[in-house]
Amino acid sequence: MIYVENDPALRGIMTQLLEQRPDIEILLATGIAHEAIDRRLAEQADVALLDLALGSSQMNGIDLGLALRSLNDNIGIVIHSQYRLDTVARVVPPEALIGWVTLPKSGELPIGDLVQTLRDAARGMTLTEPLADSETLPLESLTIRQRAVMGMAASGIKSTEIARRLHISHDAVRQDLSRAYKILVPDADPDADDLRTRAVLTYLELTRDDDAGDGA
Amino acid sequence: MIYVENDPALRGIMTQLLEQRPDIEILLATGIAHEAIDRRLAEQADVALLDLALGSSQMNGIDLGLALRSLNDNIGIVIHSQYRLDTVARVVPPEALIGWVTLPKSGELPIGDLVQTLRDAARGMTLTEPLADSETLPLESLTIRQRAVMGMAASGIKSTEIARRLHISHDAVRQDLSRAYKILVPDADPDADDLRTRAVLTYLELTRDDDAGDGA
DNA sequence: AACGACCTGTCACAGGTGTGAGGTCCTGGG
DNA sequence: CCCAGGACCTCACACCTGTGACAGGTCGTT
Repeated sequence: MIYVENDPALRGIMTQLLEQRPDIEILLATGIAHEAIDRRLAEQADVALLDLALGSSQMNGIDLGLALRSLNDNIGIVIHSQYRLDTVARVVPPEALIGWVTLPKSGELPIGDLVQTLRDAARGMTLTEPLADSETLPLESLTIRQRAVMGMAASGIKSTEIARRLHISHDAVRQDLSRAYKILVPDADPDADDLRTRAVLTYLELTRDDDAGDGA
Repeated sequence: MIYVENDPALRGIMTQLLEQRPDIEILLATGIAHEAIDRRLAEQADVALLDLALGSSQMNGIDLGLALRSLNDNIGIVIHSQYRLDTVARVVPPEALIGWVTLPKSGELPIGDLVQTLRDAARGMTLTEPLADSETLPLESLTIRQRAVMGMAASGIKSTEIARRLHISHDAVRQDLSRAYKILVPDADPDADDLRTRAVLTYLELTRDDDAGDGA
């Protein structure tokens, strides 16, 4: 197997645990994505265990998995992540999805189960369900006006000033912000969360360097 | 001890290893920063082991450490990170630095060494050297309370909730936020700027751990 | 034309926010 | 001892925010 995990502490511990298994051979354990992209390595490996989030300076686990697939049609790919995993189903072409398994990071996963998942993936099992869909990214369900207003709010402009600059009423701005908040922070606790700040953080996150699909 | 680590896999493994030590009692192991901010918990704990990068949706380990300090003057803080750690020295007020230890994440760190570091921090040892300096960042002129309050605000918690969690009055929180805004956004235009958002953005910029010394 | 679905705007209300003025409590000079 | 300076807090005031209810608009469909 090939193991790519960003966090050195987790990688070290996991490597130790996996090496104790007689049926597992670790060809490479690294935190650097491009080290794993090697034809000889990919051809020798039966399966790759890839952290999804490898840090902002390099490709993510999905891209890496696709790269490995292009070197070895039969390699199993296990994506390891603590975040939502349906992203995989959205960006991986369906015909390449065979042998893709997503594995939520959790503290309780016994090492034996992990090994079993790796074996399953190597045999071609697919655990990633094709997107139930109707799921759209929050950003895409914002209207143009809402994005304009939200964008200005995210750069630290107060509502009254946004209204002045867009030549609409203060009420209208607040109404659109309110509607944008519901979309960007649907799970907010009105007693604890500062909606504006949470929405701004989400908005900035969604509008950063990502991602597939739409043009500006 | 209190343990806050974003990555559930690492957290789970570390929790198991630490619980095997007879001299360590884990009061809380969580990935959610604000769960750790609890008066009773902070008073009972001798030391907190905090991951620096807790994810973009919540405060970082330094802010969390400061919040815990405001609940318990004597709690030891161990910041765990794979990144550069001199940020700590730059952003933590020197008088609060006693008992702050920074610990690089690496795969090889024996659990015994970690335990020893935790004990050292609980006893008040300081491993973070006060920055050689002539660097005066806005952050350094914030008081500890202001850092704690601002850190929580920057993670999207509203003032009333911050007050509740830190056991101070809503008025006091707003007063400290107001003072923090003046320091973080000295050039604000009160007619156009949303002070809270601008301060949050500035604050996050200043506390990012990949941020080199010079700004602007 | 009538319909549904969406987007946009207005209004009123409850509650949150930012700030100056002015207290208390320390701490470290003089 | 008294005093200055700072951190922290309370209060009151003016203003800003977030939201439900509701009323047009504009589409594309029936």
